[in-house]
Amino acid sequence: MNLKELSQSLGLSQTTVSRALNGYPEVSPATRRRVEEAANAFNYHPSTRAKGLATGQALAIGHVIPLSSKHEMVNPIFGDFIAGAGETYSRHGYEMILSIVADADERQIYQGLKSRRAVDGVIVHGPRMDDPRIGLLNNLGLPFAVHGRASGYDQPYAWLDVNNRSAFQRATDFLFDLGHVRIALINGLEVMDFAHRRREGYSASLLAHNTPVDPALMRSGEMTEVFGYHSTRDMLESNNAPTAILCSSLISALGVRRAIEEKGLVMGKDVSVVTHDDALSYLQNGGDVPIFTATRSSVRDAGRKLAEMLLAAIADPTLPPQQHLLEAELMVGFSTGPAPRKD
Amino acid sequence: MNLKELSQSLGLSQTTVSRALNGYPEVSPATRRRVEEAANAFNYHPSTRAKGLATGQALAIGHVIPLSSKHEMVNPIFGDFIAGAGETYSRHGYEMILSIVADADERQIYQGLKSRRAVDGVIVHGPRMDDPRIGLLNNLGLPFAVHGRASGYDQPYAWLDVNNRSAFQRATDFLFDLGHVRIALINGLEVMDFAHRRREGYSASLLAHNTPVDPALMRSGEMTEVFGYHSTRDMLESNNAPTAILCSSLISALGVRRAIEEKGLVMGKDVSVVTHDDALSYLQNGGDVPIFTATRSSVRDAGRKLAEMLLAAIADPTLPPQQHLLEAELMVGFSTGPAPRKD
DNA sequence: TCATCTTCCCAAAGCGCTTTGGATTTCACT
DNA sequence: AGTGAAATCCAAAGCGCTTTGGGAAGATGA
Repeated sequence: MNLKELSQSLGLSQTTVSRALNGYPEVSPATRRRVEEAANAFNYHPSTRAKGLATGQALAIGHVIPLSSKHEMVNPIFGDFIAGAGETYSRHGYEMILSIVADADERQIYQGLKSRRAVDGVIVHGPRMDDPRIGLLNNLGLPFAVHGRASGYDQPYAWLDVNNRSAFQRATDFLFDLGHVRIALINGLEVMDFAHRRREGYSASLLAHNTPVDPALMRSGEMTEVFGYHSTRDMLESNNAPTAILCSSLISALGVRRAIEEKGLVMGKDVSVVTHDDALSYLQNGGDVPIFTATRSSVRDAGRKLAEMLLAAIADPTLPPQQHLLEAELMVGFSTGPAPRKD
Repeated sequence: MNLKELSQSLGLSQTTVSRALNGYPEVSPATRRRVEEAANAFNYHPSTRAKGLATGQALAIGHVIPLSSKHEMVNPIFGDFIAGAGETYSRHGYEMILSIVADADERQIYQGLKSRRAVDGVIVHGPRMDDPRIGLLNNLGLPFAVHGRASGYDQPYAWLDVNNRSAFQRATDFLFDLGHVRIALINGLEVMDFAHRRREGYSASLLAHNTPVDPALMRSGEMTEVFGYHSTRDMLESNNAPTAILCSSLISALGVRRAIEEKGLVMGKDVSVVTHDDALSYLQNGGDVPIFTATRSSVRDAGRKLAEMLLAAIADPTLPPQQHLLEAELMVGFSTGPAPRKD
């Protein structure tokens, strides 16, 4: 069923039917009702393609997921973020189109999306330090919004980010307050902007507490369970082991816990752990009282909000780019406690 | 830059340029070269929208992700599956469009996708027992392929599935061979088809070994870490605790391990564990030698293959629906060992 | 040399929608 | 009754592409 057939069956012109369906005023209430009922009865939906051609809009948002060619990692965060964004899109009648793409091709992909007029805007995932994509997109003139930020690029652009720096500074402060001094950081890859900022927060707190930054207490890598485990085991075996560990991901934190327990130590007593928690739906941090003390910020919420921001920017391109900094909550769980006294 | 402009700048008709670019034979090699170079220089890409309108193809595949309204779970598998499928799509010039959708709206979504001619086919995720979507799609006449199967629907349709039944039967057999008799199953939600089949495999092995099925040894739920932990703790506290546990997800298996170790037991010695491992990129099961003995099958591969199948079906609709049953490998790791002797 | 194929290219129609620029009817008001 | 405005509706153009149905030139064979 297409417009032509529908309008013929109603004895009206395509113009009138189109207008009736799109809420234009030049059509009588009675006719509009009649049209709407028929459209419903025939289960008529306008072709996105044709509509897009006629209006010049795509009614679609692109998500470009970089798949670093070296480490074929899909970000575990991704599913929840997408779920949040998807909600927003369907509420606004937009579609989400996804491109999984090797790092190298990204430039082409953006240009392709733009010149094929496939999307009205894009979401940028996983920004790195000095990420070249942002400059590229600004030049392309394709509306975009970034999940995170890219240190080193100073033109304004739309982003939404967790305040990673303050979250990790606060978490470190919290551990200092508990009496810990040797505090380790098990971080994500520090080319990633978020990981860089977390380290800054950590370092700032150390500095504020007159504690030297000890490279032996810092790890950076792909945030798997095994990575958390190995890092922790290594550090606990040194003769100057940490009494507290800051961890960038709940998945790695599971490995951290394993290493601690394997050594016969008790988490929250012998070694305290604070982790960042993205509130992923399939990885809940315990029940009402969290297992891990955590800096918490819902990635799904972030998806929802960032999508709103992008749609708003598309609706009114004259608006200055929005920026949103979310503060993570510090939730105290069972994994932290006072620093053990030296006997 | 559009076709018209490009052809004008070349002094050719749109017809010729279009044909040159699409590999039709009615154009001289010299002209084709000239056209291709110009297209490249101007970074010309045909509008997907217009192309789709003209050809009647969408050049897009829809993925509809059900988000059960009760438990707002995003399947952790999802990211990796999508990554695999995305690879295939971009290789074939297709786009992937994603709809995150509450269970109730699914029917509408499929009809909408069909009548808006937004996609050439869809992938069905997370089939449940007697899943109504399959019948619906067969009636709609929208090409589709299912990741998994739906017991209870007996018309032929295209699917790709891991042989969950044989995998879990084999894993259970393996534990029997090691001398275990009290073998527990920590399964996913058994409305999900895959979980149902896994239980069948488990039960079949018990039956073959003349061992009664004990409901006290079976758990079914959302496969989180905490679920694995609680289930295991409960069972280990009973006076007739299992000596081996079969687990449906690596995430839950982490919780299983935690419960075992918390009780002062050693995994692989006091309690053996076999888990299913979807080979998720962010959740690796150890290094060369896996930590967990596991039935292993890559979800990303599944994505790749299922996408191929769907594209093939779209390319030639007369083909009978393909079915693919993947066998999981049983990888022996450190988490299994002979049953402890009763002292 | 003329008729007949090939080869290479083009004009125009059509995909399903929106939107512009009227045309017709109705109505209120002089 | 006559007039202008308001209310409804419509025909046709246009979005950017593919594809049908030729047509002009050059190559081939008798």
